[in-house]
Amino acid sequence: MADNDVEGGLKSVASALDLLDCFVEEEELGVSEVARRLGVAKSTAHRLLTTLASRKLIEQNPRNGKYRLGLHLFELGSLALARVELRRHSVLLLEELRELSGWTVHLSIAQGADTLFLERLPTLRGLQAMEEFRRKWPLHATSSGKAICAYDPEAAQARIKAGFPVFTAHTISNEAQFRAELAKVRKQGYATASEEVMTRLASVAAPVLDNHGVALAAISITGSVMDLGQHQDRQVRLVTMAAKRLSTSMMMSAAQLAD
Amino acid sequence: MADNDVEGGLKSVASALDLLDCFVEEEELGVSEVARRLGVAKSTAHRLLTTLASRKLIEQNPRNGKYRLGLHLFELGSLALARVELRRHSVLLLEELRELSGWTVHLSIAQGADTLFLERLPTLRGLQAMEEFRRKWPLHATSSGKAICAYDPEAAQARIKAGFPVFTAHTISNEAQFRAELAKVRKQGYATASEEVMTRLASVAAPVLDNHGVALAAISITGSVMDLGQHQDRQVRLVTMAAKRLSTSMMMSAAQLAD
DNA sequence: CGGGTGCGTTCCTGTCTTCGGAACGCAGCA
DNA sequence: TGCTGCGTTCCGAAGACAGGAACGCACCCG
Repeated sequence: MADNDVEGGLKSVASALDLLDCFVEEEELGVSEVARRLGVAKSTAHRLLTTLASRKLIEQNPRNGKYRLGLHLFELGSLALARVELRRHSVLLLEELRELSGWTVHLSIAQGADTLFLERLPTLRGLQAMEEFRRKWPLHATSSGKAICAYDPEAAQARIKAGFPVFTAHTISNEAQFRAELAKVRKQGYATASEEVMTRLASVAAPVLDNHGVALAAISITGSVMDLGQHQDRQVRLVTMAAKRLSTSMMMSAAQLAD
Repeated sequence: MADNDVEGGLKSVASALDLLDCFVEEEELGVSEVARRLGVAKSTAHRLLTTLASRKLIEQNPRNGKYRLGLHLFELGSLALARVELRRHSVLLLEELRELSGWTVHLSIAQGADTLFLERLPTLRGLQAMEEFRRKWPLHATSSGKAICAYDPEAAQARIKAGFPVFTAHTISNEAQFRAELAKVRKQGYATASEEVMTRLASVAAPVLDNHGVALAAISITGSVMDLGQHQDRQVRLVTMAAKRLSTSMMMSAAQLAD
């Protein structure tokens, strides 16, 4: 029931896409449940599901007749990712960072008011607790998100507008706190987060900037709070250096394109 | 122009999904080009693209007005993958296999007449040459594909029907050769491929079987042809063992579900 | 057993969505 | 300056699509 119609959009296609989004929260849904969520008749939901299933964007579980996301989405999604320029420039660099830091490495961008993790190179030390890895978190809850917001007013504004849901006792929970944190990040040149999204987890992030000084992305490393204390200086140095290298690498390729 | 209409399907939604598939082959396409490929009017293509873009399944490049796959596809695709049961049971096991074998590890399933790589744990030794990693290859060209076909007549049939495109001098190129190879795989219990999709690359694969002895997936490792000669026996043993372990793990969870 | 309730699926009919064609403004090019 | 391609917008006619009702099927519970 959101803004179901964009100017010049197709209603049935829009419904089909909204239908896909229903499966973000729920792993499996039946026809009736989907119809309820979309606010359409059961027959309509059934038609949509059938069509999506014919292209494998949705698959039907023969066990119980319910539907779930299809693997063709995985195929298309992998392509979308593989074609992101940031990723192309960063793979080796991130691998090196994992090696040196010993922590789990992330590459992330802002997507609306959220942090979207594009890449994740896990290590056992960083993996713990994060078993069910989520690709999307609110920008204010992750070190990556804070690093991006500090250098991208648009992203920061989007998060302010969307509010500040709380995950742990340490999560940023209001605008004033958020703005203060961003100022601190700008002063330091990097962002940290300790148990802000999950207890026992700590992370350090640095922004990847374009030639206007606006954040394109962030590189972060995640480990346990206990490990952070001992090696903080070194970890910060590693992350900032990696982000700087990626920044210049992106700028050089942008300059080439401009020719 | 394929089977654009499924029984009970929505035409405009089907077009939208076919539109997405246009971007499998091409990274960027303009409105006119898309219209040409779909066989629809330019205005129709524009409407479809606008609607898809409103949900970020498609993104427009502000540089040149052309369109490309959007990152929301990556989000949905990641979810689809994360929910595949096979994957859940295999992650640790695959990591161990990478450690022990020193080669790049893949988990793959059959999708129509193709091998679809669900998981890939790269190593430097296995990575070389495969820079631009493709998620989908014809079943007859990969060791994984052959391991699956040997224990899944349906997949084998799909490949026979689709024909045998050739990639190198060693690629299987006709049905007789294919059937002979599958017989050999069944006799051995594992499959190999040497320079069948790319020169210098060799791989070993073993099938993951359900309780009827039909292949659900395959586990494979990939390295250079040179390395294979020395350690073949050991590599074969590692892969077969990993696949067996995954098989029993899947069977046990299936048995639980049946209760 | 038998009625009740949920499910996924199917059919039909009226209406509102969607389609193609034509025209626009804008580049780049000769 | 005219040509040709692009992405975008507008419109009216044609027909695809939405909703509602009904079906067959499991399941549950009295």
